[in-house]
Amino acid sequence: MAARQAQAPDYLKGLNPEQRLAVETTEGPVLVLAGAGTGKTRVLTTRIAHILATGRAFPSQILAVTFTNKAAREMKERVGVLVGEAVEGMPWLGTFHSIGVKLLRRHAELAGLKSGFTILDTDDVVRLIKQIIQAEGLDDKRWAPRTFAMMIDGWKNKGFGPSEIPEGDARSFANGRGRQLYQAYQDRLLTLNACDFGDLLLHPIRIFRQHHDVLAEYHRKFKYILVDEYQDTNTAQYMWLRLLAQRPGGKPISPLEGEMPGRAEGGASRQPHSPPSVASGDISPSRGESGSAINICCVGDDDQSIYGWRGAEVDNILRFDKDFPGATIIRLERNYRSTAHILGAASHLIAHNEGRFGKTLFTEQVAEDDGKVNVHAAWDSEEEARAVGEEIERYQRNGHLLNDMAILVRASFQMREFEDRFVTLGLNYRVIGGPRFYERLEIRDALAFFRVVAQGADDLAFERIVNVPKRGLGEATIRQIHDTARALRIPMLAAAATLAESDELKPKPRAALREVAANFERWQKALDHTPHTELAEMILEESGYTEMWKNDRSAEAPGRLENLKELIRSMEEYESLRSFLEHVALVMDAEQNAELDAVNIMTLHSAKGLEFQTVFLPGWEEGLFPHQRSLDEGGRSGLEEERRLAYVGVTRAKKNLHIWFVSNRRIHGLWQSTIPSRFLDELPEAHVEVQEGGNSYGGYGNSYGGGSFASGRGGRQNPYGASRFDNLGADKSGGGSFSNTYATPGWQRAQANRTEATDRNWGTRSGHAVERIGYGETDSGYGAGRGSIKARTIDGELVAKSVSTEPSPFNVGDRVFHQKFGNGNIAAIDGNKLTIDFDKAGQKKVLDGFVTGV
DNA sequence: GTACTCGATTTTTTT
DNA sequence: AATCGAGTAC
Repeated sequence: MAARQAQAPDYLKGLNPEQRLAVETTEGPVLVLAGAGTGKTRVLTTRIAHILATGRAFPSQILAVTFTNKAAREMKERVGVLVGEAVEGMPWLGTFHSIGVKLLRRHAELAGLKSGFTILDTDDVVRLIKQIIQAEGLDDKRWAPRTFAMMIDGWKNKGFGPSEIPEGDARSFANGRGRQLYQAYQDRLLTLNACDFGDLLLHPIRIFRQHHDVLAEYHRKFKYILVDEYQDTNTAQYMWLRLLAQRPGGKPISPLEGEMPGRAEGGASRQPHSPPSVASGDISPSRGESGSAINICCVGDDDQSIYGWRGAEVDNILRFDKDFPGATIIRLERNYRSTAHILGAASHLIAHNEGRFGKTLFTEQVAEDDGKVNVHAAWDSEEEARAVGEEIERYQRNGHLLNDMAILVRASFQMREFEDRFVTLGLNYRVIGGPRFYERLEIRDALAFFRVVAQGADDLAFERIVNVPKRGLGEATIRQIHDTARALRIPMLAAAATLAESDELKPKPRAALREVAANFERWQKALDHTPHTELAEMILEESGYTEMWKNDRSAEAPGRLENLKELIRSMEEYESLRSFLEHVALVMDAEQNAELDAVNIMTLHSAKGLEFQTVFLPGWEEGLFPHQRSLDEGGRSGLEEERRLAYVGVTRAKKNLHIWFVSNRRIHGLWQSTIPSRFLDELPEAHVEVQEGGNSYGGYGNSYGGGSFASGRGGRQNPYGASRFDNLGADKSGGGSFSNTYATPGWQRAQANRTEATDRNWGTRSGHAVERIGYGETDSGYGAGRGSIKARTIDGELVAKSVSTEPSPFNVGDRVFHQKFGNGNIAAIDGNKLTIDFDKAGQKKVLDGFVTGV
């Protein structure tokens, strides 16, 4: 060991001391708290390289888990580069789910499945659940399949099988039949020889628990375990990891028992931090002890935990050292990515969260000519898109690559406006994680054909395409197939074949069914001795599917045919139809070409782990960001997660950051007035510059009634009041310390009633009387409990209401004025929704708070 | 059994 | 706005 350190190998060069410690502490449990941009991936990959290079393990003895396929792919590549071609891919590097599949394929029979099982996506799951709900004689209107699918997913994230779900949960659905339905669902999955996403983790967990010999096999196999984004693990994943990390010599671990104290006492201020921090343990390997050393290394950042809605438990990372006693904890706080301004803004923002480990990122970048974080206002989302487009073109003129810029949105519907704009500008863009290739209708149809061929028991797929193209097999026939299948306890395909030979059907459907059955039989026979791409083409041809689209005269048809070709093409990369189908199930998006220079558009969630020279963050408005739903459902922790999301967004930027908010946004077709996000208030004045903007976009922005965004106010230049947050810490105990000057009813009213276009500027509020509503004290406001409270009240009036039961103050026929559409007459009233015939703009629906009587 | 119209409803984020 | 489902007409 000493010798090894004397002459450090190449791959260790350029690591800072903390990173190097994280790489070289190979033995025992290690937690690496890696702030944004501190070289987390580098540490992980170098660590793997180090383990391999020093001969500690073979590639096949390292289990490395990530959350996204993107991360897995990147890690594979980077390890390859470090280690050289000598090592062919690591078989156990992948996402939780892909590794889960791999385990499950090997031991499928232990879970009651056959190895060729199908993986159902959300869509399939919902359809299946709908069938089950109907089969139970329940009304699928009253009990939405989607809702139940989400409940099941939630249970599975927590590791609960049907018999383990809490009584209360079981009761809450379908008059107490939740458990029964869940069980029925699981039974059905088994007969379909299928799994949902949750099962990919749950089945292995159950197998490990029940078959110690199997678990022991993997204990022997995996010498090192690495986990990326540990803060995103949910309970099931945690259990899965614990089982694998647990060693025979160690004390028995029963996850979930002795549930940890909330982070209230554990998380927040344990471990006062002192950057750069020093590991608590020294490097001496602990593997000598009793054969129970757990060489597990988890990397994560509690400040970037943004998947709580998917069941992620931040607590997993906050209590790591309790789970793994004697763990080495290493903090990476040296940021290599962002300028001091961006970092300052991010740190200040995230400091508003409680229950953190607490890290202080720092950078050594010189800040001389670095710009501050820019905050821009726009009138509505169209103008926002226009202005962002202009800003992008300006950067481009100054020599920036489009590839180095990204627009990160909170919700995917925001993307459209940018796409529209960029299309008209002729600006290249790429949407990452957008509408998925594999979710398109024609692709799903084609896949359904393939699935039935690969796995004859896949009734869901079968049902999807029995009557595609139209063969005159309607509801009645399908029900008959269903019944036969159920009665004989055979898959629908087999039932169809049986039925086609019987005389229970009328001639027409009978002939059709006979053909379908014969087709599939033929294809299934061909499966083993035909190249899969050839087979795929054959299927689409012979089924008449491509024919169907060729005859279709609609505008989309050519595109669909193109997509089908693309599908066949992409199949070439896989060895077999099965492996292709598996890929599709796990990796829903198709690869993008990085060749083209294009602006990146994606959600904040999918931006995690990426970085860009220039980042645009549009849509910072209350209700959208933080999202209303997180507030309603998650209370304060929901708000904190949103704030972490904001933090993730801000820290994606290396050099330039532009944040936008608009005053009006169209939601579900209605124009709604919006107020700036509280997160804007939480950015430190010192690192932010507010762009008045109007002049630079002259020619635009004026069309709705003149006036640009020049503040025109006497008084302060900077709309930010002086140091509103300087006393943050000091005031905390006093309660009500935060004041959000945008977020007041008074301001809202003022804004809603405003008719003078020049008053649009957000700066105007400084002139109005301001009612202050503290939201620092929300704890007391809605009681720190969970569940039952109506979190809606959490921030008082903070959030723009979209629905109101108040009768509208207007009457049909009233003459009204709207800031965007001008004058018009009310044509209809529905609650607070008005349908108005505008003189110029035609008929529109708007909320009543949005117009004024004339 | 199929095609079309009307009305209702809305998922924010993803493996 | 756009999609989905139900209901209606062919």
